[in-house]
Parts: sequence; structure tokens; C-alpha cells
Amino acid sequence: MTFLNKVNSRQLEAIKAVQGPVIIVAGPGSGKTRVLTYRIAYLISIGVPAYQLLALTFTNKAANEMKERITQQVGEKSKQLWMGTFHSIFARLLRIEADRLGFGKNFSIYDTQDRLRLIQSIMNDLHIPSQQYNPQAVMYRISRAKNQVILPEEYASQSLDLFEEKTAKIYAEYVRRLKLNNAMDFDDLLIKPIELFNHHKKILESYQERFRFILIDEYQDTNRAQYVLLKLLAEKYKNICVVGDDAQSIYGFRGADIRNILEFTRDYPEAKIIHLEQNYRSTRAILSAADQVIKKNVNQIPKNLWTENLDGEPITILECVDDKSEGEAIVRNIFREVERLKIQFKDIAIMYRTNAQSRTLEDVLRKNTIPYAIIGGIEFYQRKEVKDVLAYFRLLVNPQDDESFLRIVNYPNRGIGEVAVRHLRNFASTNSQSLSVAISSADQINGPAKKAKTGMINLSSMFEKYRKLKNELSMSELSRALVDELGILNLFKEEGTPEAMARRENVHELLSAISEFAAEQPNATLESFLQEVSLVADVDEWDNEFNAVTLMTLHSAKGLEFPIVFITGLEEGLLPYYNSSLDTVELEEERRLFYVGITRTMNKLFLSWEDIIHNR
DNA sequence: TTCGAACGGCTTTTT
DNA sequence: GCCGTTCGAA
Repeated sequence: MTFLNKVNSRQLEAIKAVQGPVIIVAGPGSGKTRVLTYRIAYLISIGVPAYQLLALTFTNKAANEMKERITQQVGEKSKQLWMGTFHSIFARLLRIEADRLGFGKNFSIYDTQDRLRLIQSIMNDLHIPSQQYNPQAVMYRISRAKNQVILPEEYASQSLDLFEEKTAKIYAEYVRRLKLNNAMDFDDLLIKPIELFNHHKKILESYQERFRFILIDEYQDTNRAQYVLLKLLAEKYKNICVVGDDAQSIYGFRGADIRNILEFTRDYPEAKIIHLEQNYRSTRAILSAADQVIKKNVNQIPKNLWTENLDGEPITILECVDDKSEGEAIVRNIFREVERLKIQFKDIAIMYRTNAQSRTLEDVLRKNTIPYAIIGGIEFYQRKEVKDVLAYFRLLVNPQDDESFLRIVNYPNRGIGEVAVRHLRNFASTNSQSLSVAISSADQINGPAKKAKTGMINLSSMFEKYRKLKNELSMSELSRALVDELGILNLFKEEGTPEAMARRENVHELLSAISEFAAEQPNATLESFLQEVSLVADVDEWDNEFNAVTLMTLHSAKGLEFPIVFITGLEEGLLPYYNSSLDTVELEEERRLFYVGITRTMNKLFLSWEDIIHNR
């Protein structure tokens, strides 16, 4: 265990305290990842079987990196580790146990877009006007309720106003429809396991036995559902180790409950508390700036960060007239720093509060031929054309998935319009069939026009054909054949606009992603591919080998570090983000977000803003 | 009945 | 800048 002499005494303590509950309060740059990695390697090296470890991280990227490092320490044993994001780990568990919950193992996973569409269609059916009740707000409330493990009945009994009453109705129908579609949303991936464990004590016990040692990274960003889930799993052995920093809790909007970390010792009074306060990442100047910011927050665990690093260079403030000149000032400084410090573009990151801010920055960077990589924005797997093609695959895997069906029933155009779809839906619901099953009886459906009927019959025989082919072709052949038959690549080509060509390129890229996936994993299936892509984050895709400046939101920056950092748009209203109901709690979260940004910096920090009032 | 063009509204952060 | 809605043409 040679790795154990590469750490300081506090870190060593954190690595070796493997029995019982432990909370590690780890400041930025304090070697948190190192501790987690070594802790797992240590557990394995003292004889704990790797399959008894459950390690939950915030991003897949973090999980993969850690897994790699653990493999270096302990070898192939690490393969048996259950390590990943909450969502991917519990999706995996649900694939195994789905039938106990009345779901098929091939369930679809709905992302935000799919959920919104489903909610809109439910509101239509229930005659709830979307002008009066914003579907997004409804979706947000439902998600909120789920995060807090509040089921429809309870939600209905607590609703205080008309909006909540309507939401309660929609919520109940939403749950019913998801089940009919054999689909789960992101929140279900957390609350369905709770449901499973509550109703099947035996299964809970078997997982308690299995996961004797549980580790959770970024604990400050867990929500109520995750908390309940962990509590259930750790109940028997109580070997639960949480790592986090309340000062870096920035996902309140997603239901993260900072109380989880603040009150850990209340749930586990015997918990060992370990503080990691020595920072190895940043210069003294940067750390002190971060400290000045965060100490304004009232609600936090007191801590005292320190470093042996040098003072370093002072922070530079760039005051600009508008966003364009802000971009230009950043570019000037990038060139100067690259020259002066002999660094590369990949050592630099530009951060902002909202994705929309990346536009102007991109323009300026492109003009100056500085290579850049963007994390976030419109994600690849969210693009319309990609989602459309994926919807066909989802339907092949899960024929009950009516949402995916509705997405592609008339894409590309088959002359099946709104009215024809209504007829089909009526037919399907009177026969309690899913839409993709119902369409195979297209010739028996009365109502639709001739054109629509032909389209339906064609679509139905196409499904039949590919359902057969699915067993005969490899996933990569199958996907190519399907896209070919759809003819969308040619449609884009005929259209010829730059947008259409970009879409064409995206579909190509999707096909190569499938081939690549199949090549990397010998027993890859369409199912596993779909699961993978529905749970990837943008940060996961980020490749730090490529020599480019990284652009991203402050949220995505969590867990990363860069020698040079620019934080842009430091204006009232943008950072902190202006929101009519910005209260103290939210303001503190904005402050933590800024804190996260500052503490990503190793050597030199630039802060930029537009002085609109004085410069106009 | 379907489809494409034009218009207006809104827009935080993400697994 | 993106999405849904509306409206007119085929």
C-alpha cells in the first residue's frame, strides 16, 4: 500500500476510518478525490470484496476517472465495483428488479423534454389550459414533489391553491401514463428503488448485505430522495462515508437539500467528522478571495482553509462596456498569458452563469482563431434530429413507449396528421393497446383519410420488419439500415441549408457513436446504448487532452481545476442571477456558485463585468 | 386534412 | 437565439 505515504495525516485518517459512519468535510482542492480513491483501494487491499462497495459520484466522468485510478492501485478487482452516478447506478438496479414494480426491464428513461411533452399531452386530455397553467411550472412542481418523495395522493391532500390542485391531478395521471408507457423519468430512478425497498423487505436486506460499504461524493448536492435511499441501504451496517463541502452546494434548484450534510451528525450521532482544510490547488491570493466571498454566508459549517502555496498573482478585474468588449478583453488576456507563462489553451477556462452567455464569447474566440470546447448548451443527445432517430430505437426496444411513438409517427412526413393520430389513439385506448401495437391493425381503424391510412400501414410494416431484423443484425447495422430507410439523410441533403447539413452531420455522428459503443463493449445492446445516452452529462464528454480553451457554466465547473480561469458577467442580475423572489437562501446559493468558480483556479483569476451604468 | 411559413413569447443552473 | 401557435395554401 505504497499510496498511503503520499497523503497528509488528516487524509490518512479519512482513508483508514472505514468502520461506521464518517463525514468528510472537504474544502476545495483539499485532495478529496485522492482520499476517496485511496479509501476504496484501501478497503479492497484489506480484503473487502470490491462488489461489496457502492460508490456514488456526481458525474460519470468523475466515476470513470476514479475507477481508472483504483484499477492502477488494485488491478482488475475494481471491475466489480458499483460506481457511478446515483441515476446510473439505480437505473441499473431497476433494470434487474423492474418486474417487481410492474415495469418491464426494457423501460425507457424520459428526459426533461419527454416529460414536458407528456405533461402537455396530459393537460390537453384533462382540458387544463396551458395558457393558465404553465406546463413547465407544473413539471417543476411534480419533479419537486418527487424529489421530496411526495407521492400523488399525499400531494393532492396537501394542495393549498387551485394551481396545486390542478398539478395534483396532472401528477396522478402522469404517474399512470409513465407506467403505461413502461417509462421512468429521472426522479423515478431514485424514488422507485425506495418504493421497491419499502414493499419488499427481503430485497432491501439483500442489497444491505451486498453493499456493506457505501461512499458518496458531493454529498451536499443530494436531495431528499437520495437521502432516504442511502438511509435505507446503510441502515444495517452503517458503514456510510459521505464526502462533501456545504460551501459548494449549488443544486438547490434541483431539490438538493443542504440540510443533508449539515445534519448528518444528527442522523448518525456516532459519526466521525474529519475536516480536510489544507488546499493544494490555489495560490494564497485566490484562496483568500474565495474566503472573503463565502464568509458572508450565515448558514454553513465553520471551517478554516489554508495553504502552503505562494501568494501568487493578484486577481485581475476587467471592466468592460459591453459583452463584446468583454470577450475581446478576455481574448487579449488569453494571448498575453499564453505568451507570458508558456501555457497552453487547455490550461484556460472561461465560466459564466448562463449558457446563453457563451454566444458572444464563441464569436470572439472564433474570430481570433482560438480553439475552444463548450460544455453544455444544447446537448448532442437533445437535438431534435438525434432525438427523433433515438425515438425509433426506443420504440424498438420498448413498444409501449407512446411518447416516442408520437414523436415519430409523422416524421418523416407520412401524411399522418393530428386528426389521424386522434383516431389511432381512440382505437388504442378502447382496446387498451399501446400505439405501436394498435397501428398494426391500421386497416381496421375507421376515420383517417386514405393518405393517412396508407402512411400508417407503411409505418406498421416498417416496425414489424425492424423488430425481426433486431435479432438478426448487429446494433450498428440495424441503426444504419433504419436511418437509410427513413431517408432523412437525403431529405437534409435536398434541403441544403447550413442548418440541414448540420443536422445531417449530427445523425451521422449518432450512427458512429453507436458503432463506437458496439466496438468498445463486446456485449453491447441497443438497450444498453439507450441507457447510457439518456444518463450522460456534458461534462462526461469533455476531453481534456484536446488543446482548447474550455467554456462552461459555473455549475458544470464543479470538480474541475484550471491554471487560469476567467469568470465573466459579474453583474447584478446575472451573477447573482436576478429572480423576482431572490431571497437570502437563494442569494447564499449564488454566492456559493461564485465560490465554486473562484476555487477552480490554480494560478491566476480574471473577473470581468460590464459597467452598464457608468459606461453608457 | 395536412403542411409550411410567419409571428410572438420566453429565456438559470442539470442528472 | 428556440418553441409552440396560428394562419393560409394545396
